[in-house]
Amino acid sequence: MAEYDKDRDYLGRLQDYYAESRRIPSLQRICELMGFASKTAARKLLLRLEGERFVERTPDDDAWIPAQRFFERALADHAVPAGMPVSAENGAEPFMVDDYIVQKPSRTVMIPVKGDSMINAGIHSGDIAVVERGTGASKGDFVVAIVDNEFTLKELGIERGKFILIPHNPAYPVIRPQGELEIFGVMVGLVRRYTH
Amino acid sequence: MAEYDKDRDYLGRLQDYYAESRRIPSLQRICELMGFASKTAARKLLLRLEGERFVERTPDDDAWIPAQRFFERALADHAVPAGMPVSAENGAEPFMVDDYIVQKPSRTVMIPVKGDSMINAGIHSGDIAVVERGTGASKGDFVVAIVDNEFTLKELGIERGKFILIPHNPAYPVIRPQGELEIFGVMVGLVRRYTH
DNA sequence: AACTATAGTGTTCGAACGCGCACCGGTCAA
DNA sequence: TTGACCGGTGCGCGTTCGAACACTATAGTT
Repeated sequence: MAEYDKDRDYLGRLQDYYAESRRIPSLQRICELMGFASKTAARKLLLRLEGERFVERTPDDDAWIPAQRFFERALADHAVPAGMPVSAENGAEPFMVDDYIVQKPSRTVMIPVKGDSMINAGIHSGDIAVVERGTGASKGDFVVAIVDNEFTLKELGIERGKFILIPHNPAYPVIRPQGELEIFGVMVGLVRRYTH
Repeated sequence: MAEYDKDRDYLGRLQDYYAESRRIPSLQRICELMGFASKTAARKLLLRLEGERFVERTPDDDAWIPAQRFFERALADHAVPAGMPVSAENGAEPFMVDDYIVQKPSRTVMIPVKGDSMINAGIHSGDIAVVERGTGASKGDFVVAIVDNEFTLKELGIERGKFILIPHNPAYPVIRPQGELEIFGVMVGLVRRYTH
C-alpha cells in the first residue's frame, strides 16, 4: 500500500529546484534538498534518474542536465473523481507542454498578442501566440499577417477569390488588402499565464 | 565602422553552448570557447553580461544561469517590421513554454477543459488548464473545484462571507455550495492547440 | 537461513572551480 | 600629456566538487 516511489518525490524536488535555478544542483546541494547525509546517495540518485532518462550528462561530460522526461507533467484525466491524488503515477500519462504545442521547433515563433481584435475567439491581449512559419495557410486558419509593417493576428478568409483578414470582434473591420497579402505564419497554439 | 560588439559575439557562442548543454559553462570552458587565456577574462565577461541582464546568479548564488534577455531572440518583438530575421535558422529554440507557465513542477497538473462555462473568459472546451495545487486561492482567481465528484473550473468569488463559484457564461448559474467547498487547485495558465 | 539487490552512510583524494590581486596595453576624453 | 577606463593576462589561494571505495541496513527471493 501507499506504494509511492520515493524517487518520484526526489525528482519533484529536483524539478522545483530547476524551475527556480535552471540548473541541476551540485551533489552537495542535492543532499541538503533531499536530506541525504552522503554525497554518494545524491550521486546514485542521479544515476538512477539517468537510467530512466530524466537527466543526462552534457556532451562534454562536464555536468548533469535535465533530459527529455525531466519536463514531463502530470496530465489529469478529466474523469478523475474526488479522491485526491492525480500524481504523476496515478491517472496520468506523461505530458510535455512543449511537445504538445510546438511541432516544428525550427520554424516556430512565439508572438505576444496585443489588442483585443480576436477577443471573441478567446485570444486576449497578453497571450502568447505560437506561430509556425512557412506553412501553407488556408481559409479558416488564424494567421499572423503583416499589414502596414505591423503584425496582425486575424482569421484568414476568402472573398471573391481574394484573401481577407477577419477579426473576431465586431468593433473591428474586415481587412481587404489590395495587392499581395504577406502572411508571416499560421497560429498553431496559444499560451496564457495568469497572475504572478 | 562595422563597430560590432565583441560581447554580442561572445554571447552568441554562449547561447550556442547553452542550446547543446543547457547550462552556462564553467569559467575554464568559457576560456576555451572564446579563446581567452585567463579565467578572469571569462569572469569579467559574465559580470558584463550580468549587467545587461543576459545572465544572473542562482537564488542560492551557486552558479551562473541565463536570465531573461538570454532568450530574447526567441520571442518575436511585435515592433519588428516586415523584413525581419526572427532567427528561424538557429534550430534549437531556447524558449521553453514549459518554463513560462510552470512555476512549481511538483505541484502542477494539466487538466483538459470540458464544456463552455468559462467561454467568456477565453477558455474553451479542449483547452488545457495549468493548475497549481496547494496554493492559497483568493477571490478573483480561476480555480478548479470539486463539485459532485467532478472537476469544475470557475472563478472564485465571495458572497456573504462564503465562497461561490462564478461561471463566465450567462447560460450557467452561479454555484453556491453548501458546506465545505473543496478546491483542487488554482489555474495559473492555459495551453491551447489549433489542430489543422 | 542464506543470498541478493538496493538505498544510504562515511571518508578520502585529486582535480576543477571560483575568486581576488597585480599587471598590461589599447582607446578616448580632458 | 596625462589619466581614467576597460578588456585581457597570469598566477596563487582556499574551497568545492565529483568520483571511488568500503561499509551498513533493510527488503525481497529462493
